[in-house]
Amino acid sequence: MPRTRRIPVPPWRDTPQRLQVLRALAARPGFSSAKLLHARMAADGCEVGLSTVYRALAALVEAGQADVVRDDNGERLFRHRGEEQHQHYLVCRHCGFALALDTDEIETWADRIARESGFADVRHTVELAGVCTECSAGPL
Amino acid sequence: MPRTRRIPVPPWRDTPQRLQVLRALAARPGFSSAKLLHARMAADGCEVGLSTVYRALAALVEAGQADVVRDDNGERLFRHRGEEQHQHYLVCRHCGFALALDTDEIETWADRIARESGFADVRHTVELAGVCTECSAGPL
DNA sequence: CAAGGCTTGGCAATGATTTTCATATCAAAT
DNA sequence: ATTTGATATGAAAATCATTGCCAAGCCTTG
Repeated sequence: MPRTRRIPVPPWRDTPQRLQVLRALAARPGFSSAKLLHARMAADGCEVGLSTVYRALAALVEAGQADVVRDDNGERLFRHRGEEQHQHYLVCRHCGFALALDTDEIETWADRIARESGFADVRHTVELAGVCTECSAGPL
Repeated sequence: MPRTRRIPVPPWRDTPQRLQVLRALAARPGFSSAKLLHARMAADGCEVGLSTVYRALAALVEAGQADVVRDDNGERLFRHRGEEQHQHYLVCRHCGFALALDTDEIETWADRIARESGFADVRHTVELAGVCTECSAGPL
């Protein structure tokens, strides 16, 4: 019983803005930057402050409803997390085509490392990038 | 999403500043931020501009003499790379302490993916980050 | 010595993210 | 319905790591 303790997540009020952010995020297939989401929402006619987008995204991440990674420029990219667990991809450096990978091995490995190291809250990032067959074949 | 890659390396002049940066980096056990290195060098009496520290670190990374990861704040942490090969680490998000990992499994896995996918020039990034035992015990 | 090129370092500029703060909104109590 | 206390919003300002700029310094070669 004493397993349930839900304090960390501060009050949460369902506001139209937060729903908008969630919808915008869910509507995107891959990872998107806050900036991009903000722009896209604006384009769709819903005016939401950039600060609010950031706050909503932070809350979503906190609540485990979104994943976040960093791109090469240190920018944060967010992705809605459905019921599927996180996934890794092999991305084409040239055209952006992404191939979903079977990552059981990696997950198991990462879990073991986390356990054996004694570190807390271990999270991992695995990124594979190459040039897909089409891009390496065709000119351009 | 433009890729960022520049840094002309051709001419490389060994300057005292660059050597200082390299020494400072090599002197640290784990990953360190540019800011920290700069401060530590200053404390050791060698005045080197922050810009120079950044440039030297970029050059070292480019030359494969240093590894770089990102902490939770998007800050870049650098680590000197000795003669050891490509290596992955479990980094403490809080103090930067890094634990070298046995990554045979990952390497094998990545190689297999590269082979099976047909992608060319596949490179990978694996980052594990958590909070080390000391930091999770201490304050915060 | 002179010219040209690589370096340096202080400072301005960037750009993402956060904070501030006055205002708006909600939920429950009155 | 009105008050009240707490939370949310957004525009602008603040932060902060990192990079760009550029005049001045240092080397190397002619």
